[in-house]
Amino acid sequence: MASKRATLADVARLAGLSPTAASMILNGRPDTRLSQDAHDRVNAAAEALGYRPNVAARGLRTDKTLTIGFISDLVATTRFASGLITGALAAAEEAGHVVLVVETGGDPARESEAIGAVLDRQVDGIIFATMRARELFVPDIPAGTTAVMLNATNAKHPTSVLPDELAGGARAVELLVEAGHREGIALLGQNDDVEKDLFRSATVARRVAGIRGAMAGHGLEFIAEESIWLWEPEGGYQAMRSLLDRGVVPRALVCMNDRIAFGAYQALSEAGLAIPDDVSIVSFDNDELAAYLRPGLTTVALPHEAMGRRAVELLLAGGVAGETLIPMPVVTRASIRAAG
Amino acid sequence: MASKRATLADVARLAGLSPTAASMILNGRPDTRLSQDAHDRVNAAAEALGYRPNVAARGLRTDKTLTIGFISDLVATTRFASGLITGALAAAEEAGHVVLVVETGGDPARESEAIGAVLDRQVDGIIFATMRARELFVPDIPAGTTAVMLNATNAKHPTSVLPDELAGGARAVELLVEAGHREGIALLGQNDDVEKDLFRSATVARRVAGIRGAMAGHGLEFIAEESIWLWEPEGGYQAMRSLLDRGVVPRALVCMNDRIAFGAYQALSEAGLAIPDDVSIVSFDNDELAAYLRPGLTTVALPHEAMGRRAVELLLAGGVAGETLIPMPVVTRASIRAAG
DNA sequence: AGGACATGCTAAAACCATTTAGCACGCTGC
DNA sequence: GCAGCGTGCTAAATGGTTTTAGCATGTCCT
Repeated sequence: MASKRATLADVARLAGLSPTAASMILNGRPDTRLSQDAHDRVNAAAEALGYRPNVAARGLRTDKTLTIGFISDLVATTRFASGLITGALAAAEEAGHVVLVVETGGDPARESEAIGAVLDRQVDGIIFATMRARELFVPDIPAGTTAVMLNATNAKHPTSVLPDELAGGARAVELLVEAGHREGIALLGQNDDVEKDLFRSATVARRVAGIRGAMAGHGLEFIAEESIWLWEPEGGYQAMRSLLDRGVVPRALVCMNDRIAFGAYQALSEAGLAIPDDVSIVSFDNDELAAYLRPGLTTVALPHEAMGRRAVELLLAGGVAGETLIPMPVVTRASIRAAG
Repeated sequence: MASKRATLADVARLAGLSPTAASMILNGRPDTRLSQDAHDRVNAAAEALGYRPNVAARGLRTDKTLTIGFISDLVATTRFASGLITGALAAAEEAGHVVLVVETGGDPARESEAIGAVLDRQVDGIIFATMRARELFVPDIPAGTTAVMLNATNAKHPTSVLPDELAGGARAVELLVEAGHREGIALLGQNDDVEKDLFRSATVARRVAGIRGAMAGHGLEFIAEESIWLWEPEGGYQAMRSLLDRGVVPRALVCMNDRIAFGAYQALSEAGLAIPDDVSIVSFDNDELAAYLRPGLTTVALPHEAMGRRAVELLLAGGVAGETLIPMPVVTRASIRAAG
């Protein structure tokens, strides 16, 4: 099969025309004056030979390769944020592009190396993605190469795509309020006093601001706030236990992420408290976990896939300075008691 | 910054030599007779200009691009098997290669398209990966392009990398036996009678064979076997409930995957049964979940990352016909009661 | 009749690196 | 004095495409 790829010259020969003509016709050059007959012959020849242009050769000439570089710290690795890749791949495919994925583990040396590697391959642009939204250091890249920051920000490269955490944070509180909760609401994971020295991702601050803004807007106050060092189930479990041990039994919980919520589920279950009858829970991220819990966890989703898509759209549009905020959809399951 | 990339010609000019000489020196051609002085001058010039070869141009001449195509159905998408990508990326990077990732969603038309797209970019070889191990249909690819099947098999492309499910299945049973379990062992997820019409991934059969082989080897029999339609937590929960409702209380559980085990945890917890004191659980996959459960789930891991690595190693070695089986490591946590 | 212009096409350069073939020079050996 | 050979290097072709510049013809206008 296909012993040798057909080249443009082959097509031209078969059509009885010059490679110049064949190239112009196949690329649909607008202002050309080639006859309809020539068009037909070239198209037929290309079809017959199964001709596909050699991207490397074309890229050499045009500096366009229909290829995007996707450089990330741990996105593919951690499976958590892999939706970013998924979205980027899908959008790229729709635009006829292909994606070169490089994972650096966050190591600056490998980051430089990665940029070199994708630049060597003449990519049309680079997306820098991080697993957790943050300011990302980016080595110099040649002027003229457009870059977009995905789930990240960088002073030199102003085009960035982020989740709309401010609105998302507020939305979580609204969900509780709409279900009739006005008292006994606790916050798990965040406590400004304790957290101010901790490094959290850049967007956590916005999430918190959204939450506090909505609480204040409704004239509500948290009955308790528990800080959690590692936002993992174990931490959520301990925090919930500690709350219960101190005798505070909330009627509703805002958890900073789904894994914390999972831990809370476990502690609540041990204490014989039912979700959502005794306590409602709302959370963030829409981790895989959220669907597995019983009852299903209602959560404000990190729109990873939409973000990935948007990043390549912006990249192909040449980059639009400024932050693009992607809405965080709420995924309604069964962890919030019915209104009333 | 870097207004224009330096070309080989620039390096040669600065070194006062011909491009030919510069090329030979930079590529470390063995049999050349260029002087030490020439070597030094070229290397210095390349360094000074920050020269990096243009991969497209080189590929045009040599047909080698240091790029690997990774075509998968849902690997990046589902985050479950994303370790396959991670491993492949890491191994590729170590070998100085870069990976073009394309996701097809399992759609044959997009699969063909994807192959075309990566071939257009002159990849050195293609890895076909599937999320769940299975026989994969692969459109024709030109002879001479090496292909390796990752977590998949294909008659035309005999090089494949698979988890060693037979040994892994047996190992799970051994874990229980080593902890002193000989009676009251139930199997959750698989029941040959019911399952024989269901389509499961190609490797499930081996996992089951491993399990049954080890049971028989120790002269043991399952106290019960529950088939589960969808291997998700909900299914595991239902199956465990059904067992309990029928009055069978196992002392140990072999679950076909971690999500089923998660469901079993929930049902057991509701029934007031403690893990591992009342019932031990062993499972498969080492899903993210397994670490989050309380107590932590002991599981026989799907070695996705190692498989991904191995696939690119085989690819770069030119493909080695036959199946390469990657051992499934056991991840010991706390769901099996201590021996005695 | 002859210049201007439109029409339909092509030759050749350019992109950048690799590779084949071979040139020029100096030395050895006879 | 010269054939033969080793040494150190280079000219030019090659790979596949795009693009610039321009060549023939034929038509129209005055």
